[in-house]
Amino acid sequence: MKIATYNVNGLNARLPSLLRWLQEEAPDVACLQEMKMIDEKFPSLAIMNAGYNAIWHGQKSWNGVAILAKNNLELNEVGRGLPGDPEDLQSRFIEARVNDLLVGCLYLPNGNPAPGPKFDYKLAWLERLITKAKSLVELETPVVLLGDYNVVPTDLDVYKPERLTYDAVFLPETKEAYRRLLDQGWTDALRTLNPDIKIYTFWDYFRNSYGRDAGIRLDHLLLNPVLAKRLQTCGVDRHVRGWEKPSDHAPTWITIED
DNA sequence: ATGACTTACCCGGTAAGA
Repeated sequence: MKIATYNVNGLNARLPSLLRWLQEEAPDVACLQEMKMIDEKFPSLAIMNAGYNAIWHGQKSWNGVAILAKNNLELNEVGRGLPGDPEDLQSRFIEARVNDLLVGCLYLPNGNPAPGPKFDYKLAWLERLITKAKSLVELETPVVLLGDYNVVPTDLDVYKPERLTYDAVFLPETKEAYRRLLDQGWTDALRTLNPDIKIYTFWDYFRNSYGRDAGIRLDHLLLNPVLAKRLQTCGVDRHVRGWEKPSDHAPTWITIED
């Protein structure tokens, strides 16, 4: 089974690329972030015609997450919205059961500029995620928490670490909170299978970043111990970043033993 | 540290992304 995450940066603008990618790479499960559209605008017909069922949690202009699963799989929503703050109306989390697999799709706040209220919101959101994740990590059910974490975990995850010194994705508080999340027992799939190499999932639109391979790793798939035992392979569909009108993120995926 | 692109909004300048 192939499980992917893809920050589309606007699903309206990205629908042709998404459909092409689904056709060519055929993930069994695809989690989307930054759809930037209200629920009523979700292209459910095109997704269905591509062979996928879907659940989605949209919002006007910003954010928005969805879980797609091939139509031979059972897809049932478990919940939407991250618990812990009833005032938080941003659409950044959706959770589903795909057959026996529990899937949490997330779009963590970027947090820039830091310091400031946006960074405070990011750190608070991370703490809420840590609380949520604690209830999932030790389940006997396989669980994957995946999406755009807006966290660059280490120097190995950025083309030039000094360029991120003041960036919310790389500040010590951000990395420390992410480390506490991993320490619950989650496996960072891409880093575990590739302990020593630079891997990027995002290339800025500015300054020909993709052409220079000036990337960073922001999109992660975290597996609980039950699922980590079944991890087989992983990859980043970097070539998708080179298509016409690309998202600034590339699809990132794992395969697991059935 | 910012913003050389890109998107969405409401209709061309602003806000947001990372």
